[in-house]
Amino acid sequence: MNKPTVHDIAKEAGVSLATVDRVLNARPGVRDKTIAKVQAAVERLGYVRDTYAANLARQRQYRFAFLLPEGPSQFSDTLKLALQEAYSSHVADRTLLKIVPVASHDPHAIVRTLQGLNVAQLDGVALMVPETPQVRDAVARLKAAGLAVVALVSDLPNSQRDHFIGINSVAAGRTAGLLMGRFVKGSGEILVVTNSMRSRDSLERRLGFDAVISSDFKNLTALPSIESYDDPVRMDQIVAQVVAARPRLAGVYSMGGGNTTMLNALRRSGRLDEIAVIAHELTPSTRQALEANEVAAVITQNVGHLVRSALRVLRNLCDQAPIFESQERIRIEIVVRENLP
Amino acid sequence: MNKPTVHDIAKEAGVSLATVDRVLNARPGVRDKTIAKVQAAVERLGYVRDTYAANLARQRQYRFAFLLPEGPSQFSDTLKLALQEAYSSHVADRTLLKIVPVASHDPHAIVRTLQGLNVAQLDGVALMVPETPQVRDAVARLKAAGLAVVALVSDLPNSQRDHFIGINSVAAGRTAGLLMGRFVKGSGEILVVTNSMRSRDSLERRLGFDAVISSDFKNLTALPSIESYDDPVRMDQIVAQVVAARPRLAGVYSMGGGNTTMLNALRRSGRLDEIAVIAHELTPSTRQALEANEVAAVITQNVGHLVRSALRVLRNLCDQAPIFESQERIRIEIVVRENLP
DNA sequence: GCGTAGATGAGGAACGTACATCATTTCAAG
DNA sequence: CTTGAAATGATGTACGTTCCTCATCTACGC
Repeated sequence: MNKPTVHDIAKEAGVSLATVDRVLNARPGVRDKTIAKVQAAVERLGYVRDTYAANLARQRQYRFAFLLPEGPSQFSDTLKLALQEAYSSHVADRTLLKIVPVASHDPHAIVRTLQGLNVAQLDGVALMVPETPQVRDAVARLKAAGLAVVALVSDLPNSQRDHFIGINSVAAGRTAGLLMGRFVKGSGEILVVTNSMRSRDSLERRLGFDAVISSDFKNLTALPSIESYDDPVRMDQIVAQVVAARPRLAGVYSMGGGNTTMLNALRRSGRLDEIAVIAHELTPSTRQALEANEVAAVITQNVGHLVRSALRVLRNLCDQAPIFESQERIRIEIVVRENLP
Repeated sequence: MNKPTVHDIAKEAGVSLATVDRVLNARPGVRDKTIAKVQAAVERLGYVRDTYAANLARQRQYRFAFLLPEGPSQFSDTLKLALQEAYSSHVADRTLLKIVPVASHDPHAIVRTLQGLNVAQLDGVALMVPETPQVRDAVARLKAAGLAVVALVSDLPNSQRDHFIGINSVAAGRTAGLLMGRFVKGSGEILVVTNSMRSRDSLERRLGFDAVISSDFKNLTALPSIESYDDPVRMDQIVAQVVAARPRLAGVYSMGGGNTTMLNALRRSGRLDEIAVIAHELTPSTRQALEANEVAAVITQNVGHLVRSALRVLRNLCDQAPIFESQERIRIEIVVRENLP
């Protein structure tokens, strides 16, 4: 048998096509009893709406905005690239994408950008911004305007966002901790660096990292986090100082960006071969360092999956269609020299 | 501007809709000059055919068969599950799936099953079978019948298959080797077990594993591969014997199935905590062993991606549409206790 | 029994594409 | 200049769905 159509449903339920349509699209003017009849027919025949025919008929256009951190960052560059690629493939059929750069370090700028969005011309928004009370309010405003809102990479758990597309930062930190413990032979100290501990991601990664190190690897001591505040000069100094001052340094865990600078400082120290480095996000510089055996492992998320998942979820949210969680779960990927994609 | 349609192309090229249609669908009866005119218009307007409208119009049905190993195997069970899931999601729209179990250890049975396929009722086939000359011939026959053929999990490189969906076994073995080298402290011996070294996968994994161990980890000695021939009793004996006979055993690399039995034997030995175990494929038993800290790492491929990729590639092959390599590349995933999905 | 509002039916146009049919034009060979 | 085949145009129907209009039916209160 072929797949049932709305016509089959009409016949099966003993009603007209128009009524089936009214029920399926939740339009008013149908008695409860009739609704039930139609739904029963849908159940019996196992009808599933042909989304593509439907979108064709209703001339559906999905209009999405992606708010991504502006400025030079290898991670957001790869993200944008993946977005372009998804856009040019059929993955983004009937979809209009707008990439909005946002000064993510400045909470006021974020809110200004969010408020500057023309909600009337949008169906959904993906946000990669740190969570602040103002951002939460802005998300509430987007939701009130009827938009689908997803948090990308970095969650906004206390906002009204519909969905989070990204990895669990605590688990990512725990993974880094486990690998660090397994990689370092003997005992020693671990330097932990990041841009800023004010970001939820860094906090959670640190939390997970420490939990595993302190419970499973008592031979290791994780030093207090040092922040670079996105300043390459500062990052360079931190790393150089710590390496010089701590002969027992056995590992470096880099929770945020600035890996190029961090690695250069380590290279200069001449101790790179005795220090296990674990970093986040696969970018040109971490990739190169993996290939050169300078970085032991990179914890990353597949940006291709990330953007495709964001697009699928946004579309399903707009259609009020169910979301296949198992397909949308972004994995915490471990990349070493030999499984570089 | 909205996306251009065939009508726009007709107008732009100064020809009729019928001619555009003839060109786009490579139907005969169009002069080369006219073909060029139409193609130029397509280029200029950036026209891309709306696959869904096209499939709707032509009542396209994709009919695929998946030949998967029969019999009790945790891996093919999860594969079947993923296939069911993909089928019930919109991923498999307009697709009819048939799962054909095949006695994969018996080359003659494989060929019989392959020849038993009704090629007239199929548009594509995904094969998870070991490569033999007879299989190569059977693939040639499928191709001659005009079917799309993809190899799944295990490649058939010397056959006429259109595509391989799976991971590079040599790289997977190298990854296992690198992790083993990083995980084992000090020196020692590594037991390598598999079902059968006659399978290409095992051979290649071993190749990659040895290459990394011998070049980067001279402190380790990888023992000759031992085969279980899919026999749990034999597997149990192998592991028990080796563990008892070799006090310097520091790791076990399990390249194939039978992990439940292998792990039980190791548990009985009481030496599990001093032996680093690396296995392939995330299944209920390897997952449980990861959680219990008995297995250090599992090298796996995401079966969800695997089947979705197979479906996409088969469909694109049928439509003669280009394949997005970056989306279809299956990653070699490393799973440890902390990044279990 | 009437009026009315609400429920339902009947039918059609549209979305972008495929494909069939038949009519018309083009162009080169005779 | 005719002939005929090849090339092209014009037009219509179909796919499954949405959405619109208009007509009819039903049930209810009066």
